[in-house]
Amino acid sequence: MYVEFYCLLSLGLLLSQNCEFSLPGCTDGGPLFSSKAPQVCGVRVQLEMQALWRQFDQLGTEMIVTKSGRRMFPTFQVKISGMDPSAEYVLLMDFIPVDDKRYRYTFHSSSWLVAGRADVAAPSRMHFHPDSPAPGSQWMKQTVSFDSLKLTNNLLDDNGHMILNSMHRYQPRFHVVYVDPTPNSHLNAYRNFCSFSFPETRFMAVTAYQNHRITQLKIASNPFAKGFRTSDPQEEMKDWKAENSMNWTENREDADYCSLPVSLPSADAFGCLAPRCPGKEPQACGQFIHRRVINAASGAGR
Amino acid sequence: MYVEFYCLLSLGLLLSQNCEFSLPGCTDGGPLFSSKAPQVCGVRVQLEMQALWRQFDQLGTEMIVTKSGRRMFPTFQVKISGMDPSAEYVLLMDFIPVDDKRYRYTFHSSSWLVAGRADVAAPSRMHFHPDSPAPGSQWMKQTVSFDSLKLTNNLLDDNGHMILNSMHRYQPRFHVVYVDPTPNSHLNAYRNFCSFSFPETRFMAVTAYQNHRITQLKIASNPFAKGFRTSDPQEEMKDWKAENSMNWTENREDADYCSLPVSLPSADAFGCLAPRCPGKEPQACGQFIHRRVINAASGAGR
DNA sequence: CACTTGCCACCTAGGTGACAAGAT
DNA sequence: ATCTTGTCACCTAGGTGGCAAGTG
Repeated sequence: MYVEFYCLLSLGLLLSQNCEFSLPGCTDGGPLFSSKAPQVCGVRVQLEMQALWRQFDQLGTEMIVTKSGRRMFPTFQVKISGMDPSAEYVLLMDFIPVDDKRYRYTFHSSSWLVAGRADVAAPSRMHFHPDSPAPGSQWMKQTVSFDSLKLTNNLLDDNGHMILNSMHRYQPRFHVVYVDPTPNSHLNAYRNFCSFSFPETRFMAVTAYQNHRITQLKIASNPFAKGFRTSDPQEEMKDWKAENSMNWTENREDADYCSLPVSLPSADAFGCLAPRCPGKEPQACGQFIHRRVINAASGAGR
Repeated sequence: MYVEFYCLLSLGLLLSQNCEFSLPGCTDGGPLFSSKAPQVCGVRVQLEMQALWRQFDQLGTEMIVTKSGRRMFPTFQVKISGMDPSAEYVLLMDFIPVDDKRYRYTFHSSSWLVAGRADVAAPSRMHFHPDSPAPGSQWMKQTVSFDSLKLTNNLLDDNGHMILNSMHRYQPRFHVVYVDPTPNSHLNAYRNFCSFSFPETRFMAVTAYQNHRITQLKIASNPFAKGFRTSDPQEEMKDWKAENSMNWTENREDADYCSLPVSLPSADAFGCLAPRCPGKEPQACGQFIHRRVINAASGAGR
């Protein structure tokens, strides 16, 4: 789907790139949320496949980047509640560097080491969910999946993929933007969105897997890698976990939902994050963002 | 993609179901078009794969309908010009019975015979192009393809597929609707759309192919049926034609475009068709069409 | 040595008509 | 006899990590 957004995401959408990731941000119902529009202030987001994400995170998640673009696994998927059912929303993602470091992997110690300062930052892009814009009722009806999002290391990519530097670490970020139909809505655009970061979705961008245990977990849990599976009892257990992780995760999350802090995302509105990055001014992403979004899944040729 | 259209297609969108198909309708620039809005009065639509459509039409096109839904082949695809690049449009299709007859195929004479009056009409549905709504610039940028459209004979279908009666003949119809942002736009909604019918896209709905030559042409030209191809020289010629039909068709159409009447669609605005159906009142499709469109490709479970 | 690229076999997911069996 | 349904082998299209070769 092609969508053009003019002035939807104006002044208020400030990108806090290159900031040390910090959590949690503003807590729900806290005083910092009082400045948010009613259409976004009650929005709750729940990460799907959270247990699988955590399995990867414990090993140190790696995501392949290729010239032509590679999907993420696990896929970033969320369940959303608390939207105004009749209000229109745009949903999007971006990726911010966790730090300004470059890493390398040492096989003999099976660990990541700092290998210097970060390379020059890759062009910052945002990935609009292809169903955007849509009313809150649609977004809340079922899981919202970013399975069409692809990662690339090609700085000149023109397929709308997310450009990342290999051997750098990133934090996915999820944004809910209320499409304010009132005139001059850009004047208080900062009120019309909220953002969410799930720490367990951090990952290292790589061109080839470094940690063999990550490879094995990918093979065990990604259906498209089934060709590489062996039939060890242990492996079959992993298969089972992966294939049942949806229900498995939901059972856990039903209990945790909105109760344990660890299962809550850090709702870092940009305006909230900014003070946490002293000495680093958040960058305004253009006065007005005139962006023609190309759905990666559609491809440029379609 | 899920889209809700409220009041977009109000009073003016009258369906002239069960009318004898007639062509041409209002010709471009004719006096009947003077009442159309400027956003739609200049719209031109060109059928893609026209040569292939005509090959099928000469044999008597058949389209399979199944309980779970079957795609059309050839796919209904068009190139559009003459839109207002910055105006928003909704594109959609529907299917009208060519007549009120039921048919049967006689294998010994290889022809279709009338087998009585039509069965009770299947529930009338419209298929919104999943990219709707989008600005004219997007629609005109490349071929618009209805490849996610599926045909079914299941009267109780809840997947949003087009419901047709088997052994009945249908004419696909294509509608361009300008999304008028002005208040009370429904009062003159009839001005904000135009419709196109390509006679060579008529077909008989069937649950199994009747005419063996249709089967052979499907096998020869549909990539998904490659498994049934033989390697006769004659067959290979058909393969070549099919695989090159895109360029082959375009070359023809470039010459014909807006010059020969046969390559022009009959631009039958509903208001124009109505007088051609004496004794059959066009049906108003609800005062306001509150329709939740489910893209067939996404499926209900997504 | 550290990292990247291109190609490959092997999957998932789903679109074909053939065909046998079922329905009326 | 006529028409429909479900299953099947065989495709297209594209997402996997392995691996050899390439780059610096």
